[in-house]
This record gives sequence, structure tokens and C-alpha cells, in this order.
Amino acid sequence: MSTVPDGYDPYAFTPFAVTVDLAVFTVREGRLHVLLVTRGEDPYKGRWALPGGFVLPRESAEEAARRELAEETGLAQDTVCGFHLEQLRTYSDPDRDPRMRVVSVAYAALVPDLPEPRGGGDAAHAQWWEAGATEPLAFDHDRILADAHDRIGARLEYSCLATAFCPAEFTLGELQQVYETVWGVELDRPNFRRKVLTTPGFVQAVEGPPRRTGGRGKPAALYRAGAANALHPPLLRPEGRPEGRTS
Amino acid sequence: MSTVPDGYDPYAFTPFAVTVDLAVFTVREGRLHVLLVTRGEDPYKGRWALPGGFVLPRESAEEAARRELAEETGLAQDTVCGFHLEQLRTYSDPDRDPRMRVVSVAYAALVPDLPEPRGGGDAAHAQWWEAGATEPLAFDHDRILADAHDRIGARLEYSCLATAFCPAEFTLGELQQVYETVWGVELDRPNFRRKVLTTPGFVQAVEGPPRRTGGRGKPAALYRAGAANALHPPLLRPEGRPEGRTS
DNA sequence: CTAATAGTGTCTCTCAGACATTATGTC
DNA sequence: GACATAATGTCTGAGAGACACTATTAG
Repeated sequence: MSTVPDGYDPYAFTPFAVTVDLAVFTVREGRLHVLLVTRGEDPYKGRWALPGGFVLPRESAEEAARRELAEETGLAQDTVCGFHLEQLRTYSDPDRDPRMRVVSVAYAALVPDLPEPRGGGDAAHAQWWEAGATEPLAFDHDRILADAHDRIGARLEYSCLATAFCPAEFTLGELQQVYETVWGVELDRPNFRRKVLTTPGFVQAVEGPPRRTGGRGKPAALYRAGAANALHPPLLRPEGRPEGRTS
Repeated sequence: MSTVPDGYDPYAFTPFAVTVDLAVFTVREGRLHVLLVTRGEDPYKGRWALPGGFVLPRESAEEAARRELAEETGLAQDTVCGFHLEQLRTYSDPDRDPRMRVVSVAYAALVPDLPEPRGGGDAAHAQWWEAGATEPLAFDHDRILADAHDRIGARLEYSCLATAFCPAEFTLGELQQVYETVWGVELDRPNFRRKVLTTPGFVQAVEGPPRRTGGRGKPAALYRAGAANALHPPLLRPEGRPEGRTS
């Protein structure tokens, strides 16, 4: 049972399949949604699952995830390159796939509200589901999805990436909606405004003061995502734990 | 270039080797140290590297990491089970190993000040190095080590795991030393005390008021790690970014 | 005594929560 | 006009930074 630390003893080497799994999130109609696909083959044939696939011989997991994101959403690589994609963690339970040894690197992607995945190609069986209202998924994807949701919620506290859910130009109301949707809480609007506007580089007012109406209230000013990446000090969730679990 | 999302087309399957790499941290003499091993074979023969090894056919990456931790430190599995071990991220660049396709799941381990790894077995060539003062490491281990340091620093802000660097019973001075060492800053002692003691479940005073002397000052009260896992509100680093990078 | 470390108390400034008020649009 | 949403202003309380001060040990 002794393996040379970084040696590559033939007897110690075991071939694994390596895949990526994606939790692609978006906010639609004030609710958090995740992109799922139907499985066409056994095991778990007919069940819903996170999109994903094999890492090819000459690509990194990151590249594979970006490629799958484009394939499953039916969008061009150029478009998809602007989306936030972040590695979550790797799932390696020996029995997570009943057929063979598969290690999966999970990623979370945050995208603005997209049209329903259009038919054609791999996206034919892809569909948006409300997160938290999904049927039991294939493999360990329920766990991955829950972990991804937790992580995104925590990331909103310490980073500016809520803007990743918004289109290029957005109102502060839309940005607040992102927080409320992901966290499942209501925030005080004046306080939210103050926090966002006093954090340097979080958002950037759009010059020409064109305004956009969301319904029939007063038109809101438009903003773009700023250059800042981290949010300091953080925007903490009201009461309760910072995360659902701490793994 | 189209792969069925979760299908297992024979042509799409590529065998990978899967390894774990460990960044084992400890605090010795007020400086952050990391455990390194010398490589016995090419490539990078004679260079220092993070300890690690293959994931075996019937174990998860987590189990492999725990096993390697025991092997490299020369400690028993029982002992090692008490140490904090946390998955960092997975490194999958196609060229990270010059010989073959190797995907590595990186872990960070936090251990109390241990004796120098005793000779015998795999630990024969293991040694503590001061973090930040290491020679260029093998493979992409410099990057992994830097990522690990960043992550640990960030984790100290929002979690109670600084106690993982301390022995079972410790003084608040020792706990503060952990923060100062990992962050490379000095903290105000009264304020640090207040924060730690008013956070429920961070530490727990040891009953029998035996005190321990660190040198020739007043003896300090002893504490144990509390039940809390998260630190809310966080203990933020003074000025500057929350992390070196945001990857 | 001095030196060194442990522990307490207090002032102030920043910032977040709560919430009243005004502004500007649709119907 | 009513209604809805956007934006501003103000009060307050929690908590962190700064720092003075006391306590207890070794020499």
C-alpha cells in the first residue's frame, strides 16, 4: 500500500474518465433557474441531469466546461466567453457512476436571462428549471447542484459577481433582485443602493442618462458592471448563517 | 467535436491519471511553513514538490489525500483524521505533466506544529519549508502552493479554522499568532481578544484554570476550539484586498 | 526595580438596519 | 387623481480600530 509520492509506478496507475459538470444559473422572473438536460442513455435514462461531458485529450477542464456551456446553451463561443465560469470542486466517489470510475470537475456558470435553449444540436433536450424545484437528478447531481447554490450565495457576499446575472446595462433594482433571488430574502432598497454605490468599482453609471422603464413606475438609471472584483467590506446576508453548510 | 452530454462514446473517452497534491501548512516559530518532498525520479528529479500521489482504484480523492497526509507526515491514520483537510481546486492543464495526462485534485491541510517528519517510509525525504521562501517547485506546484496560501488566508476571515493550527489547548496569544503569521500583519491584541471571545463557539475556556507560561510574562488562560465553524461577522484583514487574487 | 506578556476599559468612527420623505413615471 | 417604482435623507445601534491602563509573572 506504499506508493512513491510522485512516482508513476505502473501498478499504481489507474485510468479514470474525467468529466466536467455544469451548474448553469440564471435569474428569470425573480426566481433562480438552472439548466438541465435529459439523459438519453442508461444509466438514469430519461432522468434530468446537469449538462456536462468528457474532457478531451488536449483541453483543460476549464476549456471543456466552456465548450460544454456553448454546446448546451446553443450559443456561440464568443458569447459564452463573456459569462462568468468558476470551478466549484471535484467529485470523486468511486461509486458515483455505476459503470466505471469517473471523476468529475464541477463548474458553476452565471448567465443573464437567456432565451429558452433553442432546438438543434446538444441543446435539443436542454431546459431551464427553477432551482430548488427540480426532480431528483441523475448521479450525484443533486448534491453538486446544492453545493453550487450554496457557493454562489456565499460568493455574492464577498464579490461583485452579481452583475454576471444581469445584461450589459441594468438597473439597481435588477441587481437587487439578483441578491434577493439567490438568497431568498428581501433587502431594503435604500440600504442596498447605498452599499452598491459607495463601493468603488462595483457599478458604473451609464453616461447618456437614457432611462428604462421596468413597468409603470419612475424610470431607473442604468449602470454597467464596474472593474472591481472583490466587495470590501462584504455585503452580508441578513441574519442566519453565511452558508447553508460548510462541507 | 460534438459529444453526447453524459453519454460515454468510446471515442470520447480518454484515460487520465488522477492524483492528489497536498499543501500541508503549519505555524512554527511565528512563520508559516509547508511540507515539501524531494522528487526521486524524472521529471524534476531532485526538485522539491508538494507531497501527493495517485488516487487508488477504490478510494475517493479525499481518502487518497488523507492517506498521503499520513504517509508523508509519518503519523498514524488516527492522528491524521483530526487534522483539517479541505479540497482546494483541480488542476488539469494538458501539459502540466510532461509525460502524460495527469489531473490533480489539490488539498490544503492545516496541522499543529509537528516534529520534523521522522525518517522511514515515504517521509524520509519530507521537510518543512517556510512558505514564501521555497525554491521553484516541480510541475505547477508553485501555483498550487500560492493558491493554497491565498485560500487559507481568506478562510481565516470567515471561519474558525485558525484553531486547526493550534494544539488541543492553546492561548489567545497563540491563536492571534496564527492570524498574524498567515496574513503577514500585526493585529491589536485587545481587539482580537474581544472579537474571539464575543463570537459564540469560536473558543471555549478550559475549566480548571491551569495556566501556561510562554516565556516570562503573565501566564495565559487556556482555551479549546469551540463548536462553531463559521465566523459571523467575519474577522476581516486590516486594509488591503481580501485575497491576493481572485482567479 | 524593569521587562514582558496577559487582560480590561473606553472613546470614536464606520457602516448597516430601519424607515420617513421626495421625485417621476403610467394608468 | 391613484398607484408604482426610483431616489434621497436621517436616526440609531452594532462593531471595529486605536489606545490607555491594570495585572501577574520572571529576572
